[in-house]
Amino acid sequence: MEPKLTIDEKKKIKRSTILNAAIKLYSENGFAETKVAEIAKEAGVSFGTVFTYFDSKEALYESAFLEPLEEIKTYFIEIEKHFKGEPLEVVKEMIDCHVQLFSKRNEYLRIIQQVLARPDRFPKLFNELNDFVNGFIVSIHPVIEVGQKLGYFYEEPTSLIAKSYLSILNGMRLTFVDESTSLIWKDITRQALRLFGPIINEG
Amino acid sequence: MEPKLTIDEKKKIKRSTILNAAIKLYSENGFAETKVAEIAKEAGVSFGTVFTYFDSKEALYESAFLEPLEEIKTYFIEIEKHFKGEPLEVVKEMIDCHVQLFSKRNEYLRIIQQVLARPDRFPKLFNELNDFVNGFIVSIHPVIEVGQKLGYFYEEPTSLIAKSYLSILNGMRLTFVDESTSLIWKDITRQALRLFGPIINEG
DNA sequence: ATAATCTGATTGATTCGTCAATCATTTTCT
DNA sequence: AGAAAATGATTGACGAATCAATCAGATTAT
Repeated sequence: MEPKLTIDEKKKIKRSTILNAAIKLYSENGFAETKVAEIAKEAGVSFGTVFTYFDSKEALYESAFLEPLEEIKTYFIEIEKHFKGEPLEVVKEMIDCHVQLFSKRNEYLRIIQQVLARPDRFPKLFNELNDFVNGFIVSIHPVIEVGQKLGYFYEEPTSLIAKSYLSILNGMRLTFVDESTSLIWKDITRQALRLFGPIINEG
Repeated sequence: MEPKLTIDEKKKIKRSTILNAAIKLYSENGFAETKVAEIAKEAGVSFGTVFTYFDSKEALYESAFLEPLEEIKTYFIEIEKHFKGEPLEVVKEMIDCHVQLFSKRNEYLRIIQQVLARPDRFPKLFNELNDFVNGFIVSIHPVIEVGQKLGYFYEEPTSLIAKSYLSILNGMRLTFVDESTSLIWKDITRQALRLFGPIINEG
């Protein structure tokens, strides 16, 4: 009953083992205070092996940042593909999805914040985040526009609504650290929605 | 017309020169990637002098975090002493003040975020921030309560409103990085106010 | 008033430890 | 057997902290 994996598959698995260890430790300890030896230990490989899969500590950090970002991106672009219905419903569902995502990927989000906090140190990664924000604004713009015409949303520029929404998402990860398990996320969703428009009938 | 400073005064000035250099460089480069030699250079003193004013690199970081925090604290406690009037007015003025403060002390706020991102690395400093948040909640609670009775504010627990407000303040520092000069702060203030209650007549 | 002495602040070369990256060797595959 | 992957000891660079030497400015003595 062995898995029977090809060489390439095994390599991929080992690579992602190392990458996940890196995400964990980088997010906890930051770039500078994470030792490659620790990542190797966490991943269950030797020190040297890390360097057969990644060119340098720096390159490993970039991968640890960029690869999960691609995954997260899908939830922030093509909004209208993911969430159907009236603008208010779309936004409600979207927020719910994002809040859940942010509470689950808590660990990775710390890496995002490390990069946001140091644009000069990580210019390439920082630009990726800028593109991400702009992509989100473009994607949500038609939803906001229709919602405003229907009178559900405030008459603010899309970019302001979108950015303040991203701000609260980001900030909440910082402010509500320990309370990740609890039902507070429902409340957060409601507060986030208030940045878009007045809530008429609450759940 | 010489200043005629006592030794103690000179020492104080030198200490604060070093501290300000430290705040600047720690905020830009984080704890681990800031070299004490750089701080010395920035402050215009020799490497060794840094250690006559601060016990260690770590102690200097703690001072760079704690001393400005005391100053910022005053704007987040004794809310009702600083801002008078109807609850809605108090909150409006408070938000305005905080937003301005956050846009001015941009640099120092990065240090706060470094600490928030690494509770295990800086437990003592992290606890200070927790106390700060709780102090703010206590201070704003009576304002919220009265505002709710008057029908201006949403019927949410004070802690939720306060925390989501702190979240958006914090998050905005991350999301609107480069736009610090512009008039966007007025918009941000408006968005922040929406976490408290519906805005009736906009400016 | 001026020189001699004292005090303690300042300096930066040196020390010591840490860690990323390399690479010669061993192990594991086919 | 031969190639590829894994290993970890070694190396070299870097940076925090120390400390012995220097210097400036105040105090005392003549």
